[in-house]
Formats: sequence, C-alpha cells, structure tokens
Amino acid sequence: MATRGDASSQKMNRSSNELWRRKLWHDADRRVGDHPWATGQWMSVSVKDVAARAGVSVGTVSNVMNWPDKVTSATVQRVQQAIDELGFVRNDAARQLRAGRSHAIGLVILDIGNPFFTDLARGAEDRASKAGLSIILGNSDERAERESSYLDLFEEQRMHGVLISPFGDVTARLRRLRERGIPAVLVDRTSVDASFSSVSVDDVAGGLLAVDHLIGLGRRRIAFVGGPREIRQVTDRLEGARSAVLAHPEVTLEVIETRALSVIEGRAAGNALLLRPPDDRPDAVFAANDLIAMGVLQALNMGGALHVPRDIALIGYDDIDFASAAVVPLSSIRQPSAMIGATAVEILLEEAADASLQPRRIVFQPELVVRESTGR
Amino acid sequence: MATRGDASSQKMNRSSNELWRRKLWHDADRRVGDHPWATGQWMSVSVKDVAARAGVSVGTVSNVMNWPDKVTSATVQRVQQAIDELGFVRNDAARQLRAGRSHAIGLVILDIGNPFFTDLARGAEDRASKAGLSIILGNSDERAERESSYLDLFEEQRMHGVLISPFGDVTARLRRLRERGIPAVLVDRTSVDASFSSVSVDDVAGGLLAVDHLIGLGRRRIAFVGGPREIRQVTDRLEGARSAVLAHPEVTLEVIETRALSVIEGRAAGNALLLRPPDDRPDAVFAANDLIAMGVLQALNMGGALHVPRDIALIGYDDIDFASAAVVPLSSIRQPSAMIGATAVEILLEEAADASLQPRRIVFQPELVVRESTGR
DNA sequence: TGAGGTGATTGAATCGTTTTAAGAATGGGA
DNA sequence: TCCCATTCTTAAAACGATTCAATCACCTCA
Repeated sequence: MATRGDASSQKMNRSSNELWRRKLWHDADRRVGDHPWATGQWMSVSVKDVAARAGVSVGTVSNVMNWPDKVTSATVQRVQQAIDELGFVRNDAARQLRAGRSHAIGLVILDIGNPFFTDLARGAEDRASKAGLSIILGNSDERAERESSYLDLFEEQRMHGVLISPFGDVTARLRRLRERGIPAVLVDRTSVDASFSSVSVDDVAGGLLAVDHLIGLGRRRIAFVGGPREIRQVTDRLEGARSAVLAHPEVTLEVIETRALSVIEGRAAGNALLLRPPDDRPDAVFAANDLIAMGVLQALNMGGALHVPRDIALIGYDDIDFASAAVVPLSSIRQPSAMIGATAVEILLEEAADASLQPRRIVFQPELVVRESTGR
Repeated sequence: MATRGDASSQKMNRSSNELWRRKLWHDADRRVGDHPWATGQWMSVSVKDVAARAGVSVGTVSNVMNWPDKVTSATVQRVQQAIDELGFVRNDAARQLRAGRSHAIGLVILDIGNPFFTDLARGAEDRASKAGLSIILGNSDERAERESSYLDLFEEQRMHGVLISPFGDVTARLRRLRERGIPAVLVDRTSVDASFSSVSVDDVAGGLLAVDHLIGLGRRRIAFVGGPREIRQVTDRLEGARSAVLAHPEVTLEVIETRALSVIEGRAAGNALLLRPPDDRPDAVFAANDLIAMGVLQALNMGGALHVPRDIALIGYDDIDFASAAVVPLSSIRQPSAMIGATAVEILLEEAADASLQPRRIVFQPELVVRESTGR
C-alpha cells in the first residue's frame, strides 16, 4: 500500500503521492490543522488510482464494476484487490453526470407523523432497493413552499423519478419534470388531469364497507364523525357511508363534523354524544379515521358510562397499530399502504424505462377488519 | 425561442438544434416512441446554451449564479432572462463533482414510526435548510444491514456529513467516512469511543426526575415497568429511578420487566398488577416509555377497577402526542427531540468547515411534564 | 505461414459545472 | 498621447466515471 514502483506517468506519480499523504493522515490520526498541506479536503481515490495499481486501464476498472462478464476473471481479481487495498468507493456524482440521471427516486409525503405514509414509504423503499435504486424522502408537512422546494431539489438532482402525495397544485411542476425526462406518479390521490399515473385507495368503497358492516349488525341510527370537509378523504368516506344508507330506508345517517382528524376532536365529539338523552343517541359510530375513533372510544368508555360495542358500535379507518391496542380493540378499514408505495415505484420504473406508456390509474380496494368494537 | 441567428460555432449550432427538438416535443406533447430520434433521454439545457443565448461565456453564467457581485448588473439581467426563457435548471451532479462533496446531509434513524425520531428529523431539516443544505433521511429499522447500506450510499454520494442514531457497531465505518472528509455526529446515543461528537439526552436524569416526582407526591411503593434490558434507554432510566429511591429509605422500588416497549406489553403488566391483592400493589408506576404507560393505564382503567391517579399514580417517558390524549392525560418526561436534531446539524456543519475541531458531547436534560395521571 | 476471427483491453471523448489565469475594455492621470 | 489601474469577461482546465471505436493478443483453420 506504500508507493508504487510501476507508476508510468507524471500524473500517476502525483496521485501516488496523494495516497501516501492520506495514509499518513490515517495512521497518525492527527488534526488537519497540524499539517502544512491542510486544505480541508481529503484526497480521494479514483478509478485512475485503482487502474494504476492494478496495472490496467480505467476502462477496464469500470468494466469490472459494471460489466464483469466482459473481463477475464484474473483481471477482475486483480482489480478487485486494488479496489480493496485502496478502499476505493466510486463517486456517485460522476456516475450521475455521465448517466444523465440519478439512481434515486424522490418521494414527497404529506405528513411524516402519519403511520400511513411511513408504511407507504417503507413499501416504496423495499421495491426500489430491489431495482438498485434508493428513495429520497421529503416531508412537505402540508405546506406548499416545502413541497415546491423538494420538487426543485429533485429537479436539480435529475432524479430517476418522483412519487408525490400532492398538497398544492403541482401539475405544472410535474409536467416540467416530465419534459426533463423525470416521470412522476401520484400516490394516495388520483391525478387532477388524466396525464399522470396514480395509485390510490377507493375511499368511497371504504365508507360503504364500514357502514354496510354496521347495518349488517342490526344498527339503525348511524353517526359519521369526521372533518374538516376540505380533506378529500373525509368527503369520500362520507359519500360511501351515504350510499350504504341509501339502500336501507330504515337506517338514518347523522354527520358530526370535527375540526381535525385527531384524538382530541374525537373525544369532544364522544362527550357530546354522552350528554344526549339515551334515545337520541346513535347506536353506531363510523369515524373518519382511527384517531377520531380512539377519541370517541375514550369518551364513551370513561367511567363505564356506555359500553362499546353493546350500547354503541364503533368503527374507524386506516387500521393504524394503535387501533388493535385500544382499550376495546377497534374495528377499522385497512388500506394496503406498503402495497401502494411498492406499486407506485413499479409504475414509475416502467415509465422511466419507456416514456411512451400511457398513464395508468391504480385504485386499491380497502378491506374490513372486524375487532371487538363491532363484535357481538 | 426558436433557432438563434448569432450562434457562432458548430457546437452551438448543435446545441441550438437540440433545443429546437425539445421545443417540438414539448409543444406536440407526443410520445417519444413516435419519433426517429427517440432515445429515452431528453436533451437538457446547460450553461452552454444559456451562455449562447445571452451572448456571454459559460464562466459568466456561472458567476451570475454564484458570485453576482462580480458581474455587471446589465449582464446579470441578460443572463437571468436567458435562464428563464430556456427554463434552465443547473445540474447538481456536475456541481457536486466539481465541488467534491454533496450539498446534503445524511441522517440515519432507528425507527421512522417513532415520533421521537420524526421530530428529531424535522429539527435537523429546519436547521440544515437555513444553511442551504438538504437532509436525506434513511430508516435503518433497527437492522444492521440496512444501516450499513445507507452508509454505503452516503459514502458514494460524498455527503456533506452524516448524522446517525447507531444500531450496530458503526465506529469503523464512521472512521472511514471521516478519512474521506465526511464528518459524522451521533444522535440519541453517546459515542462508544470519544472520537466522535454526539448529541443525546440524559436518561439517568430523566429516570431520577420521574421517580423524585412520584416520591414528592407521597408515594412509597413504586414499580418500574419496562424492558428488555438490552435497550440502553431502559437501563439508564431504571438507574435514575434507583438513585432517586436510594435517598429515601422508606420507599421501595420493584422492577417489572417487559419483552418490548409496546402498548400490548404494558397492558399485560397492568393486568398482572390488577390480579394482586390490594395491599400488595404499588401506589405508583414509572413506565419506561409512553407506550408502556398507555398499556398500563388501559388495564388499570378497564371497567373502572382502579382509579389513576388516586389508587395508582402513573408516569411515562417521551411525551409523545398520544400521551396528552390518553383517557387520563399522562404525565411524562419530555425530550427536546427537534432541538437534538438541530444541534446535531449545527455541530456537523462546524466540523465540516473545520475538521480540526475536537469532538464534543452535548447532553440535554429532560423535562418533567405533569398531567392528570400524577395530579392530585 | 498467413488470413480471419474472437475476445480482452485500451484510451480518448464525454457529461455540465466551477475555477483560474489571462485577456479585453474602460477611464483617469501625467 | 501614452500608460497604468481597474473592472468585466473569456477560454481552458479541472472533477471522476462511463462508453465505444480502435487496437492488441491469441487461436483456428486453410
């Protein structure tokens, strides 16, 4: 690992000298400031150094890494040894520059605190890593300027593709990305115009599923708890609930609007129900998500006032981990979050490979999960 | 925006031609496959194109973007206009290649589902963006091979720096990164050897704080619920609890070990307590984290068997959002998660600017948050 | 022996930006 | 009128990996 004897050019000698300096640094483990050559930058090992050490050309080194079949196994071995000895790690920036695009997929999500999105990200990551790509995760936090700055970043980085759960109106931005050869796929929301592929879940069907289940249990006075109505998921789930009720004239549906999809808001709604005279109360509650449902459950259960599900059956939405861990394990509507992420990556890869593909819309069907809160 | 008349070299003509093709593609919005020049790659606008359009050299374009003071304002304006007209976006890969390092910081966390880490990431991101850097988030999911593959990625990308909440033994890896000029800072755990900076929270102090509080309320028989003991945070918090009890001979501390830090395990422990004869029960419980605490709470509260805090006072750890939303709002020990992330970035930036700095260990003190579960 | 073929290896050109030393233009003073 | 100083701008050389046409070495068969 010391100096090389076979260095044949001036350039190689310089390079060899750099290696020696790095070596010294490493061994001594001293501070940069101590040395006259301190530059704040370390010399890095490049293919050139590896090639010189292995006694081959840079092209061969590259082939060893990318097309090993093209190289004699003896050469592969020699190059590999040089790589190990020098601790060579290829420079991704240079690869990208040459390739014209990055080896990563950008993913912009709305809320990193929401288990739904983190599961989605996990699914995307698993699928991407199978293709040798990595996922760069950006959290827009439901703020347009953050969303926009991530898209800027992804454009500068010439990403392989972009997955986005849009907050603001991003179609113009996505169009521009596409012009640059960066495909985009929408997740969790269907696209506004039909020119982008999307992967989402049928929230209307989910609402239908939930309320059909409640009606099947014999419940007749159903309350929908959720809000605000600005959130598409809320209105879609409510629409599904409405259509379920339509088929049963004897069933009524009441809407109790909340200001957010949080536990606190759910508890407030639950307390309001408690205060009503018994025969004015619903006999079943469909909550727009599990957080709301948990709040309602806490309020009803407090001090043993009402029994869930005997007095009031309760079902939530999302099937987050906490749902099964609640005081009374919660029935819920499960979304295939990881599958959504994986599928979105799948489509993105196809579009990245062949830009002529027509956009597709994949809509997953949600699934009913029955637990004690709607059990007998 | 059509062809330029003043293109003075062959190269520029070629380049101009590419622009024309891109333009056509854009206008027609047709599929690549339809065209004879289909390559699956789009031509991208480079500084060269901008320079040609503005009638200046590439160096000037670069100066406009990076050192605008060096350029006449008239030139700045002309170049800016060309940039806008062509929709130029600089290629980050080329920038990085030239600069030798990326403009992003890599952050490896243990569990993306844990609010503590997502808050930490948020704090890191805010601080980094102030310095014009972005954060690349990697979730190791407490698996050594994932952790390692993120470190590989960050090394290939020549990251500006790396923040890591380590799972396996990564000191050798981090040392190597440092040799390459990539500084690393440990978060949430103090470093094994003293050669890396770290930012963490004093879990021993947290345990002390919690149990002191319980003793201050007049409780005398305290139970610590948590596990497994392999987790450093668990043993540290227990150690703190022990030292609090040491100062009060009349107080006893019992340890109830769980197999994981989850709601389910907490509920199991709570149910075990319920089954004991009343005078054999503790009068206060310190849970190793909020999930455990919530499980204990659910079990004790079930059917109104025992009252929290009257019969048993209860305190958790982490102060997750759910803590305040529990049936009985939970007292807890708060960690400054966002601050940890921000501070870690701060230190990292300093080390990236000056590698000669001595490593530092920042230890934050946790904070007691009193709510009803230990209220009067 | 030589022509032809096959497979491995080479090395220069390339990607797009930043940096630098050198060059051009302008203005002021002698 | 000439010369120097001060701005601005230019052109070319990096950065490091990949690609591809050209070359080389070796073998087979006539």
